[in-house]
Amino acid sequence: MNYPHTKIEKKWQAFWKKKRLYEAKNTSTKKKYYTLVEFPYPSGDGLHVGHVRSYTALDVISRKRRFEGYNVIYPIGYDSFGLPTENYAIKTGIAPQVATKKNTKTFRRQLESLGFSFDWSREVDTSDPQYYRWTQWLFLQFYKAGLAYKAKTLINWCPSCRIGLANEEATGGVCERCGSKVEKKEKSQWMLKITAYADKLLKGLEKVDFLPEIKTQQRNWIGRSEGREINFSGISIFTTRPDTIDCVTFLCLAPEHSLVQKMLSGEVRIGNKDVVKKYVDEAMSKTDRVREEAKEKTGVLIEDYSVINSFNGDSIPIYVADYVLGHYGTGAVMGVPAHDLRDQAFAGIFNIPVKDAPLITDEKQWPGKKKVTYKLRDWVFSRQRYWGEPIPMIICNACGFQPVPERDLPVLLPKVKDYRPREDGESPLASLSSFVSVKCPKCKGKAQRETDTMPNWAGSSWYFLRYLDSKNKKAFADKRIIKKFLPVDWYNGGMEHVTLHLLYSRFWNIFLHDRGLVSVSEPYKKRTAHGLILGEGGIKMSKSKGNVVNPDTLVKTFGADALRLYEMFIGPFSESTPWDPQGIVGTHRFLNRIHRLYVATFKNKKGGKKAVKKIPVDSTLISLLNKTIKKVSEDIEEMRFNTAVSELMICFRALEDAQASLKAGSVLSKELFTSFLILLSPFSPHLAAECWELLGKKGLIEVQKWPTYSQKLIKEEQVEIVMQINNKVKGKLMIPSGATQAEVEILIGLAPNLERHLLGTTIKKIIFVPGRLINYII
RNA sequence: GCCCGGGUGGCGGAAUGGCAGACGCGACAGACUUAAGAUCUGUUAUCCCUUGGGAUGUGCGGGUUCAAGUCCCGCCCUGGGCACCA
Repeated sequence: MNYPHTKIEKKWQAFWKKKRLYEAKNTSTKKKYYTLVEFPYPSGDGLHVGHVRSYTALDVISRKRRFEGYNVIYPIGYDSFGLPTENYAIKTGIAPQVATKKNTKTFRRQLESLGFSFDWSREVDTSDPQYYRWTQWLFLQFYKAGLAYKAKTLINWCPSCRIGLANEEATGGVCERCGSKVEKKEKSQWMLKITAYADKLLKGLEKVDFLPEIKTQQRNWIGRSEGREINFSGISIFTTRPDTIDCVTFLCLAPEHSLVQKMLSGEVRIGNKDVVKKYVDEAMSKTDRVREEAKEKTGVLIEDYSVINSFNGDSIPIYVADYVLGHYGTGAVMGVPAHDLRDQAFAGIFNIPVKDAPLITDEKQWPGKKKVTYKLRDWVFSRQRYWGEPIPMIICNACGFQPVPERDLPVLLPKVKDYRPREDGESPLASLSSFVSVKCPKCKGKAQRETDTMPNWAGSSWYFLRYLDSKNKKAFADKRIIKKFLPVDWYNGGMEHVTLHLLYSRFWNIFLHDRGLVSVSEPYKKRTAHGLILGEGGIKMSKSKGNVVNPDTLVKTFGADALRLYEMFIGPFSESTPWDPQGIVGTHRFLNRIHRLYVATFKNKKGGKKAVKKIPVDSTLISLLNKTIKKVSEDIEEMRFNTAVSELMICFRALEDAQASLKAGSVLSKELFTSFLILLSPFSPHLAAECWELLGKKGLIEVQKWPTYSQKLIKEEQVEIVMQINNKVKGKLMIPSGATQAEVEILIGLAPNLERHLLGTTIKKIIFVPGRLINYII
């Protein structure tokens, strides 16, 4: 018989909601704890079992913290601007506002059905004007600080559809919609100067507790390199190896390099302009990725043009090569085939000589000036799309760019008939004269609104701040509340967000801290990452493959508690795992057994009514309970949820067996039953609350204290150790814990079936590991 | 190509340098049942002789160590990211 999970879960969810049990208090005197998960994009597909995995994980941590006496804030919201909803609107004509509302409603219902202890009173939605009003306001702060500027960039352009494409829509250099070859088109775009914060973003990593691989990814992404900028007859190159200056045999320029452009325009004369032009045109049509991935390096020698290495007077030939990227360093490199593998490969193809002179170890002899470069590039902040926050700027022919006055925010996203970008590549907003025509805020003359919108990353760059004060109409969040709750104590999200979202949101927060608007510079104290849940067979879940697992069906059939418990049990939290449709059966059976035991033992035996015999409890059971408390407590902190669940199963099996061995009417010490339930409740809170009620104790389980263990009680009197001969296991024996090597040797001497292995042998060496093994080398 | 992960039974996985395979799924056998299901009990890495034992075994090739899934070196395969997907 299955326990009535639907009834139980609905009952407790309604109870928690009514009691507002999980709302964080701004005025609480308890110590605060801020747990954060990456909020979902409310797609039409509904909640993914991957969301359930990471949201359950931090729900477990949030619930444990409440047992430990913290004022926990665990908020949720929706990151609702983005391409999929816009594409859906283009396809179906359904307004993104309408689709988002519908999808959000579904997500909210699904999240509620899983019993997460979110503080629903702080819910945010990035496409709500009351939210994006402040996203726009924050953009203006960047603008006013000189960190938002316009620059020309290259975008992906489909000449057939006549629209700009996201990289994702242009994979393999082909338009996702029509299959045409994607071209590059120059476009003037708003940029955010994240590079100005490169050093602060690097430095900040030193004081936060992020997983090591996350720090490494961010450090490498920022890519700080110290080196020298060296001049070769007017061509400036950047190198991290100035000590190899005596071994330079060629120079390479990126196709984008200004000197190359001058050569093509005829401003600088070279011998083979046509050949170079053909190469450059081809290179410019490729993406950086394609250029880097090319198996064989390509390039062209520039004829009748060379430079001098002023260090040794060598004459150096110059090539254009697309493995040199225009936006890194100076867009030009020196080639040292003797000391660099890529240069060696290039030299091999073009028969460039290799020169192996001694390295110049004395820094004073190095030419050029010290220079620091970064791989990090400024953030392209414009999209010529509909479904995003309008950038709050006005262009006046007389006054230039003018920010929209703060009192006029939000700049509302207007309704349009056609969501497609225009044929000239502009956002559909550009066709709405009622939106575009405005007065210049400065001269009151005729002016136009900016029609670009912000990228999806904008709203998610500061949502953790808005949660703290989501209804504030006067500021993005009240300073005192920010001070009370920041930093986020524990942030979990996907590895796939580590270099973009995580870096962007750190950048915004550090900027706001510099402006005196938030209390700490680093927003996240600790950051961890979950692995993906894949479809059966390890392939990604997707609608087109038809392997999407719907949480609704699982909640209905097995219950939210069984789903939560299974997702914690499925495998190591940080690693990807395939979904096993049979797996949830195991945790469901486990919960059934728990419910059965508590009902059988406590139903209609209200505490106090009937004298319950005190049953002396076996010391091994007490030891196991203490061990379980220790293991579950530690495993949760280390996110080893799978082994925590396993330990709960082991502990429960022993409890079940011990209770079953008693005479009818007798009950084991209640401490076993209460502690077990508290340990279970972060994972499967509904069933734990229900069973707690059966115990007939006063007070809710939710307000209990997390159980503690005693190391003394864990320690067992006897331990089993292994006897090895030449590293092969020959037998096992029970010894008193803490026995010495001499004592163990005596015990072996007394055990004929062990001692026989040693008869007639010469012992060369004995290795003794206390409590583990004794190894005889004979 | 560059940066960051991962590779252990039929499957998901466990294992402070110290008994490889905990826990769960599946499978097989038994109990209960008129039967099925549910539930409970037992077995379950592979190979070989079959009381009991022996050999092999953690992607591949080397190395360190009394002892390696774990540490070191070199490969192979695979997942995530690469700046306009979120």
